[in-house]
Amino acid sequence: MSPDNKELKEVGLKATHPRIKILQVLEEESQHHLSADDIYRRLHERGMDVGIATVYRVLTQFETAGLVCRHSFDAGPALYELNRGDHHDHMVCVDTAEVVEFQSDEIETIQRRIAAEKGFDLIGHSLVLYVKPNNK
Amino acid sequence: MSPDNKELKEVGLKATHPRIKILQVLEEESQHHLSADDIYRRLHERGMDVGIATVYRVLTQFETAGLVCRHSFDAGPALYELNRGDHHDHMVCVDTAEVVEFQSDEIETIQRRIAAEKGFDLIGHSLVLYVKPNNK
DNA sequence: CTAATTGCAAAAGCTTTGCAGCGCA
DNA sequence: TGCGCTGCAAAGCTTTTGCAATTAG
Repeated sequence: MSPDNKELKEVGLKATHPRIKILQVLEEESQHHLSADDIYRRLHERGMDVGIATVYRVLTQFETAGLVCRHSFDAGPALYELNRGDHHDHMVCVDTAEVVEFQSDEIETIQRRIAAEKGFDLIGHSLVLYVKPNNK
Repeated sequence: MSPDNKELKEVGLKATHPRIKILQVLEEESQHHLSADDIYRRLHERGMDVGIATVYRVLTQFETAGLVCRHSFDAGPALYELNRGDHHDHMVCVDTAEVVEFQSDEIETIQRRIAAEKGFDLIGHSLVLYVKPNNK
């Protein structure tokens, strides 16, 4: 059994053709952050005629199962990326739309403290930095 | 001339009825964070039959003029609030949808440093904490 | 075999746009 | 008066949903 099949079974999803292929696209793309439509078009380029509704449904299931992370960067479509277990945030270049990942324990700690100060427990967060190439 | 008229003129917008009323709703609402549709409904409650298209157009103009800030909290409609000149971020309670504002120079400083480390200048950011009431 | 999954098409939710008429400066 | 602004309706874009047909285990 292929590793993808196994991954799907482990989270309780049938190893169907569309699900396996969507997982492959997410694994193989050098561009880690893909919209549902990006994935839909990649599949069709490869001769897989999967419906866009299926792409959305599968991505939602994958997110619930913890296989992918979904991000809403401002307006526009949501972007999905494989969950590699390493939590990170993103900076988006306003010129090129390039997405760079980063990680900061420092910020996470401060967030938890701020939430506590207001009487809350931190469940999660969404942090996006909008940046421009540093031209020096 | 009313203060609202003045505010509008100062940013180069004609002091029209819809614009004045939308500004008033934003000023008077104790709930600072309103969607275009929230504002639309508040206006109609007050007998002002402004079109929803106008609400969107005016809010976009207000944002461009720096009069309001627009936030995309995850999915759902964008929320607008009056720009009182004090930059702040938000935490949203996942139980009650309550929105609490907070400010952290510490986080801003770290953000600038992280952007610089990756070769970028920080232009802006979006930070939302998702929280739950701290039940102790 | 049978419950889960899929594709299609239609609809939903938010936002923008074209256009003819109205209103502020 | 003239250009900007407005309301309406239609369209755009992303995402969800109903349903009959298909498929995995």
